[in-house]
Amino acid sequence: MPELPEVETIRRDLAARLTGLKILEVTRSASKMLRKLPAAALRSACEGRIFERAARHGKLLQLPLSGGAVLEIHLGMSGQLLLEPWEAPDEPHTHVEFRLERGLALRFRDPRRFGRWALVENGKRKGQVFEHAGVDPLDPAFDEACFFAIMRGARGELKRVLLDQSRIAGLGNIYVCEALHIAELSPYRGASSLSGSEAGRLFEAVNSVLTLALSHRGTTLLNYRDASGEQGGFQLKLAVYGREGESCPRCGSKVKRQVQAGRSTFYCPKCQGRGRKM
DNA sequence: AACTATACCTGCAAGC
DNA sequence: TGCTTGCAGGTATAGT
Repeated sequence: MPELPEVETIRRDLAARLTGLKILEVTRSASKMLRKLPAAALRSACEGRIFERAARHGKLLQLPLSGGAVLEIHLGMSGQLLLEPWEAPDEPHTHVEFRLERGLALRFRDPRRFGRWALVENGKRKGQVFEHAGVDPLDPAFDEACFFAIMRGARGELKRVLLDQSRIAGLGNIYVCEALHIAELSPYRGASSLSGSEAGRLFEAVNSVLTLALSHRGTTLLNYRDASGEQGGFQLKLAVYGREGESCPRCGSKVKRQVQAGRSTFYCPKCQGRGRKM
């Protein structure tokens, strides 16, 4: 599932390989994926335009085009944004396809169809409205003081506060579970109950897990691929996520899975014991 | 107001 | 074997 490290990996790929390329033709644009973004609007905004750069905020990719329009793409659960030769086999679930210069095509595949596209033109957004107002962890503004202030001001359990995209944009279930394990904090601890040193530990854990995952080009559990179709490597380093019943790499206790706020939380009850609910 | 449940989707895996 | 069932999860929205 694409979270910050996966989306950032794709962004870097696209920044290197897509920038400067002209869109010749929009050859596919499934209305199911585009929602309130009419296919005709996408076509007229994109055809003949050039990809100027690749940006990202949280899990949202932003692709500014010449002329001022910006494409916004959220990969959802299983979205892939692939830059491949025009002749590459037409895999199932390819919902959007741009034919580009140099024999390349930008293709959007998404089996589960949770991905969303939007187009921002003249300050108006057509398509899905994304709520990614939180600070991006790779932004220099995201420092320890900023993190501590967010935790202090948040009601609720650590797990759900860290997942809240309106506070911090980019963390998903995998990296939140991993960061809490690194910091040896219970997912059930109240965010505002953290001491300064605990918040500092968690801040470092969030940064280190994101940096390490990024260096492995993300985590591939099932669907994630980079813009070249390659898998990530960080799944081999996961300590708790998806490892229910296996032993904690730090203390050897059995990793536990519990449903919290509607989704699976993986944690080590021994290392991360303090703070309710075992 | 703030928390919870559900809808959206498909592929996969487990169970019968 | 082949079917059914349940589960995975990011986010918006409906419900409590």
